[in-house]
Amino acid sequence: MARNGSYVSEAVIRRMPKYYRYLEDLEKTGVERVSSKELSQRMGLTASKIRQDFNCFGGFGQQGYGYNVSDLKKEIMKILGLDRTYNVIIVGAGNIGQALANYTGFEKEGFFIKALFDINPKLIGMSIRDIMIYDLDSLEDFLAKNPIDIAVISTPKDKAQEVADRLTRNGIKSIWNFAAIDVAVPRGVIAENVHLSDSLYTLSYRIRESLE
Amino acid sequence: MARNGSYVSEAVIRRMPKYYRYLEDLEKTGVERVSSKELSQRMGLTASKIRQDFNCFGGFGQQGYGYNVSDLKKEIMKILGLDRTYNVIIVGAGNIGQALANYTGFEKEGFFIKALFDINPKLIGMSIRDIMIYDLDSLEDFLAKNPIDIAVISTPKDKAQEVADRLTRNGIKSIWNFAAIDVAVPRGVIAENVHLSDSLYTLSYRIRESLE
DNA sequence: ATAATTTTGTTAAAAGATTGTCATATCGAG
DNA sequence: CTCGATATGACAATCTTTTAACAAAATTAT
Repeated sequence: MARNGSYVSEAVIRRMPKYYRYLEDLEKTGVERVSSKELSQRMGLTASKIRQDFNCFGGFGQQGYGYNVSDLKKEIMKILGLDRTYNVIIVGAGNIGQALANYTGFEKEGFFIKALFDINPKLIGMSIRDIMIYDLDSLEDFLAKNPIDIAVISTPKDKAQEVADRLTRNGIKSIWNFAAIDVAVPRGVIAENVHLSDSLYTLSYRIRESLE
Repeated sequence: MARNGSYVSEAVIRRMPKYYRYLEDLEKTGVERVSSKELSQRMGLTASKIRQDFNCFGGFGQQGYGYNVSDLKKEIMKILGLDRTYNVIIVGAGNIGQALANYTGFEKEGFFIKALFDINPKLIGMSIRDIMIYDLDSLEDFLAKNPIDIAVISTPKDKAQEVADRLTRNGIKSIWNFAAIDVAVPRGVIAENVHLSDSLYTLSYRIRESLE
């Protein structure tokens, strides 16, 4: 996908979803074209950076015109892999697991939650938006019978690595982890660790800093 | 807090919560001392980077010995502003708002949720872990009577900026935003934007990349 | 007590990311 | 159809971040 199969830096990749967000907004408000300068003002980035970011993946713009909003959005969707669907399971049907299952927004982008798993007998057998909560014991069985692209880990911290191991042993290649550890995965498996508390502590860092 | 009031880069700041996590684990497992080399192996960073990061804030280590785990942890807690407590409110008692209110982990670090706010009549009057859900109309009144340090925004996307404006107009100086926009805040106000979907799309980017 | 080892804090070098500049292409007005 | 304005894509320069190297200090072993 990168221009010539060449390396695209982490910094650029992390900005792509942000571009997607802003382009979606522009498209929704009926804007047809946008220049890097205009985008830069809205997004708080430099125009140069924006042009260079897009050029990591190919020349989507036109001199004298700028970028066509919906074309560019489509290109970025392709880059981000949002031109297909994903089957997702959630392991851990506690606070975060339930919140994610209840949220319908990810479905709109092609991420379909197929099942939840937990060890709590009170939860097993229940369902959230018609998504069943299964006994964690049946995880292996479920994975053998259903093609799952992404597994979300939303268990307590101390169970997360064990769950990650079970998932990867049973063919899971991508993990979206919400537990407060960085889960270790074998080569060939992708793990994206979300650390909400890290974000909160960055905020409290800035509060302290502002009081100096 | 920075060594001599000098600037500490964003990259360093973002790593501090991660150090805190690992140091907490080490402390819990009874480890007394740790070297930058050992930490680097656990955390997947270079020892050099770790030493330089800590030195942005002062020399916490000792040659030939390394770092005392609990001392270093305490220093990082100070740096992150975790040596005090914060009063928090949550605006938007939907999926994410409720999940955050139900989660008891933040309290352990000194973040106390004092109230939730929503516009949904079915939610108003209810409570989560003894935290009341109030009518959003009473937000101004509540803020006038209670000293609040941090406001969480977990409303739908299209209400987030409006809520942010109301919050800052009424004295809120720090916002932890979960809505899928970057909320704009006046100078002097701190906003930390969490974009869960950005994280998910980064994962799908990598999935696509791995299939090339 | 001494020597060898460990490990920091610091400085310098290397790598990486961002910004500024400019030639060139396209657009749009007259 | 021509000219001026606009805006990209590419490259060079700058700035930032990371890595490597090393002297100095403390620890540990003998």
